[in-house]
Amino acid sequence: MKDGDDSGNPTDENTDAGLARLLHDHQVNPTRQRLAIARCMFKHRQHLSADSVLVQVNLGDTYVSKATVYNTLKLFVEQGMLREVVIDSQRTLFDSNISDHHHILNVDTGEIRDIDPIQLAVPKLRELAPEESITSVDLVLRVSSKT
Amino acid sequence: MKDGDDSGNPTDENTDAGLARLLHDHQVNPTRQRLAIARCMFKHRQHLSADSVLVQVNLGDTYVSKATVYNTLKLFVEQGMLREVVIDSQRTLFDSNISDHHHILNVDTGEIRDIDPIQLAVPKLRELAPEESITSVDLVLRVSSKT
DNA sequence: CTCACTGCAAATCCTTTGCAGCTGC
DNA sequence: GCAGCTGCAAAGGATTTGCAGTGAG
Repeated sequence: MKDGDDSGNPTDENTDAGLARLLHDHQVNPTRQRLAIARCMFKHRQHLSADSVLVQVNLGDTYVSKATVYNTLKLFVEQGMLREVVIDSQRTLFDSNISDHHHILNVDTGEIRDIDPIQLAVPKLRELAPEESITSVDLVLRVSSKT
Repeated sequence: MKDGDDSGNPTDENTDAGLARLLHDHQVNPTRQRLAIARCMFKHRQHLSADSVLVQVNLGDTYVSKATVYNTLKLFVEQGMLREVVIDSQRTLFDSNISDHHHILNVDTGEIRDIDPIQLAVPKLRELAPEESITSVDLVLRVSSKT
């Protein structure tokens, strides 16, 4: 692992060289299409659907097919560069923030925001079997801004 | 499998009359197909996928098409009789337990269990805007039973 | 008889697979 | 020249839509 911070420092992630390094660090070959997708995902610090990524990427000068967008996003998730966030049955988003955190969905605006990890009283859960260990905690807080 | 009496409390939800009343209470016309689907959802296991419901229902004597299963489950959710639980991007389940609770997914066995509502430090969330109120909290705890 | 509602076949949309082309050795 | 990897067209599967059938008034 390099000492160049690859998750918090946007300066070098916005250069192609930085992105190439990021891909390399995660054992992903930096091809043209993958760089274009990475550029899209890590430039806008956002939650994007596969389809949004497709549109965004193809605004640029590198054509990427729908299938490649899906396969690449999936690959990035497997390699720990992205996190897949299932908001509801209609929406699966990809989150460039892989640190431990949760999400707020405003059901009126559709906006999604990050929230800090919540301290759950998890160890006290009697529903957890003794041999079971927690792998991840997926939490979506649905809020309304209607009065 | 025998289904004459349910081991615990013989509520009237297990009779067709009870189911019809339940549907009626939620402004849903108790048609043959809807009753068959309700019977399946409220008598059998708690968490079922749309496809499982299709299979279960068609073991009985009322044929119901795939589309009707989907439409009916969606209707039940809209009318507050069922809750839709998105486990991950591959799995959407319908839960006949509509009380406030969360879910544990054992990633090794695929088993899903209910857990009691967790006391979240939600009021303290600074990420919540003043005018926003919490609609629901969707929490899936992913656990592994590997040692 | 008419109208509104119901249920389903077909269409649609999202995602994955299988393979042709390319790259480096 | 060959082996393995990439990217995409086409296939596959889940969900929704539009309309024919049905029953109540």
